[in-house]
Amino acid sequence: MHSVAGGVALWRQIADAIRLDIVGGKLANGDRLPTEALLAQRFSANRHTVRRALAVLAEEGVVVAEQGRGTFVRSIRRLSYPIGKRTRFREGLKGQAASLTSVSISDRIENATARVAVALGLKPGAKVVRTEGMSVADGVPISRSTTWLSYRRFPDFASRINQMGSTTLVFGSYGITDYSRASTRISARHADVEEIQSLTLAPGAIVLVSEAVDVDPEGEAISYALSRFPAERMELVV
Amino acid sequence: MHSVAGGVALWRQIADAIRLDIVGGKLANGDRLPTEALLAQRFSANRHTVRRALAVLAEEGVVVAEQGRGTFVRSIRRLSYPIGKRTRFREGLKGQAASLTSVSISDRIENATARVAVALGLKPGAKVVRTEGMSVADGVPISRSTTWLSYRRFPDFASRINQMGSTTLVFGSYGITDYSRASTRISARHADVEEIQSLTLAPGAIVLVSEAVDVDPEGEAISYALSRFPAERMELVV
DNA sequence: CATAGTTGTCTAGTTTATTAGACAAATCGA
DNA sequence: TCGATTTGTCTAATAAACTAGACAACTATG
Repeated sequence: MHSVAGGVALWRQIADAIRLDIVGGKLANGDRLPTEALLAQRFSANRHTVRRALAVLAEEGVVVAEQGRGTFVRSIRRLSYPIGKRTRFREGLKGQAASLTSVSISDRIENATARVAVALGLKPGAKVVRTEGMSVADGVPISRSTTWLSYRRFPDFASRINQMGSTTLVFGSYGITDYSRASTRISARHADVEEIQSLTLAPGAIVLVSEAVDVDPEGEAISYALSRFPAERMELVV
Repeated sequence: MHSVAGGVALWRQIADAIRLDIVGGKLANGDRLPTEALLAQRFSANRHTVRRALAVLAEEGVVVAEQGRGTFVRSIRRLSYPIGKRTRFREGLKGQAASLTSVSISDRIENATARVAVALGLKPGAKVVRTEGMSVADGVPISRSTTWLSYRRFPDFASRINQMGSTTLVFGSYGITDYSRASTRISARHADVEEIQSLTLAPGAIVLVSEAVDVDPEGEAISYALSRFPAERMELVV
């Protein structure tokens, strides 16, 4: 009779709550968590259920249990991605991670859906380049993105991004020395199967979804990107 | 063997996925959903499991089933809350809802935590006013927020917000004719128990969390607000 | 009005989630 | 070293989730 639950297992709710205490700053790095008995009391759950939650967190590397001593916070941090008029992914994360690599997973030419066409100011069905990519900071996947661009204007965007790695550089190679963010829509949802795999998330994890349109200095839309960030690893700062 | 699941029941994942198709625009207002048999196939689930997901969506008012005919999208829309330098909650939602009411739930004086103190530029432990509030658009709860302000500067903020209803008005009554947004941090997580109740969410629902600091024209921080928006009803636009 | 297609209901069986209790193993301090 | 505290492991019972199959009820169409 966990009137609260409903399709989400108690152990997962508990794991989420504890993780939140950690990323939210209530529990600092080497802190000892409350004992399993206390946690069980706090969540009105059985100790075994709490143990399952802790096991998940241990597997994620968020906590470490030591028999006889207790369970300890192991470290976790969230990267902050600043969003503004001049949003640059790599620059924005500079200094927050030792390594930051972006890889292009796949690309193809397709016809613009209504949504993509509106965003890019094209006719529905117009040819667009679609590239799938992801970024990894210090070995941890932090974003998974899908980008659409006009095929007419950027016919070989895909091959260039493969070589150069950075969107800013590729735009430069097309003569666009500067560009800016026209709009960003932010929403959130559960990660889907593909995202759970590619971002190495626990099933049921939450992703922040940003839907961004970049424009050149003339105000012409040049790219429409749909990026997914694991909410437990990233936050967006406006 | 739903190797994908993990703490989140299949019926809930299916309900979430279908709801996403609807709010995401893949399914329009009066559209007929695929048959239960097809959905079962698509999600590799039993028809009964799909039926449970549809039952949830029907209870939410998102779909309506009609025996012999099919199941239909009933309507759903997401409000867009624009965030910028001059962010005003009520103005931002103008035109998107027929009615918009904000209520103050409770308030109290407390000592600033480290986080609150930093945000407001106060000494840790300084006296702050804390108010809990929520907003309802067309009868549907769309936000639940906690706001902290310096007690020294706004000693009876609480009673004024109760009378006036709008933050902008209360600031005006303190002689602050204009104010602007210094920063907004956006993250996402599962709704907690209190939020599920106050926002009338389904258990396991996702909330967008915005952490905002407003400043007066002199650049002095005047308020620190932590707002939670149901991700299924709201999106944030930068 | 017969038929194909769709949602609604019922029974039954398996797997997963949760609770419950007992005890072992490790740690720490008196 | 003893005893209290804490995590680790095992068994067992109940509730919720999921699958399976069959058939009823309703709708639209030719």
